[in-house]
Amino acid sequence: MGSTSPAPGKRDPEGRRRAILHAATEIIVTKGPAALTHRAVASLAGVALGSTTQYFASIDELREAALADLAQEIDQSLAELEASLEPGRVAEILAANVHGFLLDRRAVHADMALMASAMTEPRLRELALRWTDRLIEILAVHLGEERATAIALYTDGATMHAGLHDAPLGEAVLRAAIQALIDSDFNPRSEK
Amino acid sequence: MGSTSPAPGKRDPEGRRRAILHAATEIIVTKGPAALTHRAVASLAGVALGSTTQYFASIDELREAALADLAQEIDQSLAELEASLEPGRVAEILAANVHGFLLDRRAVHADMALMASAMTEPRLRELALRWTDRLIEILAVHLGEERATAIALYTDGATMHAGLHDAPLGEAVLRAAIQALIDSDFNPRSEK
Amino acid sequence: MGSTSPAPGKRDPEGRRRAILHAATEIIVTKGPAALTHRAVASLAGVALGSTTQYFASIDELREAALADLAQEIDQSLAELEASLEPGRVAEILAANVHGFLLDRRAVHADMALMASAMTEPRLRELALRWTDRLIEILAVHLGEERATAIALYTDGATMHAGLHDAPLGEAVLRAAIQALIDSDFNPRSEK
Amino acid sequence: MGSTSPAPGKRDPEGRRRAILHAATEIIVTKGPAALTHRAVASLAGVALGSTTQYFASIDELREAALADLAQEIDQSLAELEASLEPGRVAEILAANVHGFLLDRRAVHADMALMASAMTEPRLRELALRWTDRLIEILAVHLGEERATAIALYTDGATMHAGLHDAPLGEAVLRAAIQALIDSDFNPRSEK
DNA sequence: TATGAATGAGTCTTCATTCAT
DNA sequence: GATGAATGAAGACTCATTCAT
Repeated sequence: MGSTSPAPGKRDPEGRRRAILHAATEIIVTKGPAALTHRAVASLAGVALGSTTQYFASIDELREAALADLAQEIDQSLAELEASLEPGRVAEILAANVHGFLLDRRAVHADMALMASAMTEPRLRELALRWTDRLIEILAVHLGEERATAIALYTDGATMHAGLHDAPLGEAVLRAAIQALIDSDFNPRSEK
Repeated sequence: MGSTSPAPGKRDPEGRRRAILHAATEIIVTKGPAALTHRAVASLAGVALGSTTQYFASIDELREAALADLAQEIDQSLAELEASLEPGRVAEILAANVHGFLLDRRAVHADMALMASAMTEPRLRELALRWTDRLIEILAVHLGEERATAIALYTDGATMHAGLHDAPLGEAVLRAAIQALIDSDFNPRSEK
Repeated sequence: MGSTSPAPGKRDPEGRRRAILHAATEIIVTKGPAALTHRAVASLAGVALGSTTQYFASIDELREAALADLAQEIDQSLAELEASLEPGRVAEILAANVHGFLLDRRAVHADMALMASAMTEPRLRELALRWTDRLIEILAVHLGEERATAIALYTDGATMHAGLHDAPLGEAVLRAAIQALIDSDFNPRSEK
Repeated sequence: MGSTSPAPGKRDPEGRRRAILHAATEIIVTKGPAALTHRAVASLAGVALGSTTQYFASIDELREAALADLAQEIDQSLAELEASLEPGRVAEILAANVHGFLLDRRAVHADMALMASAMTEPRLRELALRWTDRLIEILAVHLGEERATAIALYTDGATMHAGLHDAPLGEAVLRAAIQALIDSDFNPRSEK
């Protein structure tokens, strides 16, 4: 094909920028946000040390850009979920989707990195909350705000769980919990 | 009183150790694990810079010890929860308890710091999972493994949520979700 | 008009060179010789980064050229002074002239930048001394070498003074001092 | 004597601080304020690179401290001048003193470095003006403010001259100029 | 044991300079 | 010639760690 990179690592600003950004996300996902250094990025991206600061004014900006990139990846999965959701089969479809997400180590780690970063860096909060908020938004259409929120939190917990354990939760278990939250009663009149 | 520090800052190895450890947990909780430096700890603890390495061979060891300390704090709240749990009122009591936990910024941040650290440092995983695993253990007695797990994950999610938002979830909402998970059916024979 | 730039920024080597040089002098005068960087010059001159090295082999050469340019500006004021000097009214005319010079922040800063640079860079000495030497030359015609030198040094001091204070010396004060130096006796026969 | 440096370059905080400061002043005086780098200072002082930041929080602080140190050296010469001044022989004594000062390359360069630094760094102005202001103060006692100022400016100019030329002005020339300024009339009633 | 001075590796960042397009 | 991407050498600064006192 003709549109290959002009020369291996040479003269391709946009490609270079992507390479640096990609290297940054890789490091964040595999080694955590704290391991992000100019040297590590430059080395992994195969560019000169100075190039990292040429494309991103500071290491903070690079980290932020990388996290935003990861957030966008999550946005895409959510968009797919949104498209696939059918009125009567929400629990089933959502469980399958979440299960798939939990099996994707990269996605899980990206999500965790986002939360960990947001914990100490207020500016990143918005980014970290997007995933949860977007899911709530999508589910709220079918289930109402409160059930959507409950499910989103459960999902976040399952993500953490998957990130810390070797094997994530099974799909059946996910479905049962999600179904229960869908069936929940958030406005109990009496003690019943 | 007998349990006063022998002399302010002098000749009390155990007290010194505790002071250092306490300073370390404070820093981790308020500024995040990345902000933990010998200097910061020594300064906050009011001890000499050299003392920190005297009691903890390396900064990693100190961080680990501090996180273990935080994990133990969580263990205590869990022990209290365990003691207060009554067979028929699990949702109610648990919701009240979790709500109290979520209002405790220190506790929430400690939990998040633990998870964030465990994400990149395998050695800390065990520590981070203790909170979830212990809660599951306590609830399993009353609700069975699967419901207990579902609730624990939901609770973890709520903790993250509380850490990233300004105000945590309300108690009523927590109770409704927990109740729903208690009522859930994890062994659906058929499509029902 | 015929002397307009051929095309804004395009195809006008000499205009480009001038733009770069002018930007360099501006930076030196307003921010000091240390603030002179390729990037700053290119940005201020509105040319590409590479152009600065195209016209001036190195940053040192550019700085030197810029300082030479500033020296030339001073030469011009001196030429005007020379033309305006009248035999009997040297003190009066010189004081007025110097006072005008001291009020010109750009001129004062240019002079100071020249001196500061010459202090550490031997190659620039000649440039820095030109101002003083030329003034001496001009005055010597009317007052003799020694009085001319004394007045030039006083004038240099007044320039420094103006550069470091907010308001320069008043014209009357300048005239009195200059007059005194004109009246001075550099060859006292005896103790008198 | 017993109070020699404890060990060559080891364990002597105050000595180390002095060594670093001294190295800094040497560099400023011989190579100019711009040549002051941590590496240069550490190397010249014979200490580790990190030591320079241990004693001076930043390079700016170090530069400022060094310039203050140089200013103090000047203060001392001025104190000596003040003590030696006799009512009837001001020109003579001052000329001898200034001549001695101009022969001291270190002192001259220190003064010039101070002025050069103050040019771009407002915080250092006060420091740079001290020399001039103090001299004016000392002379004003004997000669009044205006004559004192005129002489101080002349002296500053002579200092610059000495810094840029190889040989400073002769003592006789200095005396004649100073005497003329002492004899000057700053309040001419008429054209006379 | 307690202290904090000392060290140097490693981090971010800036810039002069080179050179492919 | 013009452009700006690319490079790597410093520079400032931080900090874990060592060790003399």
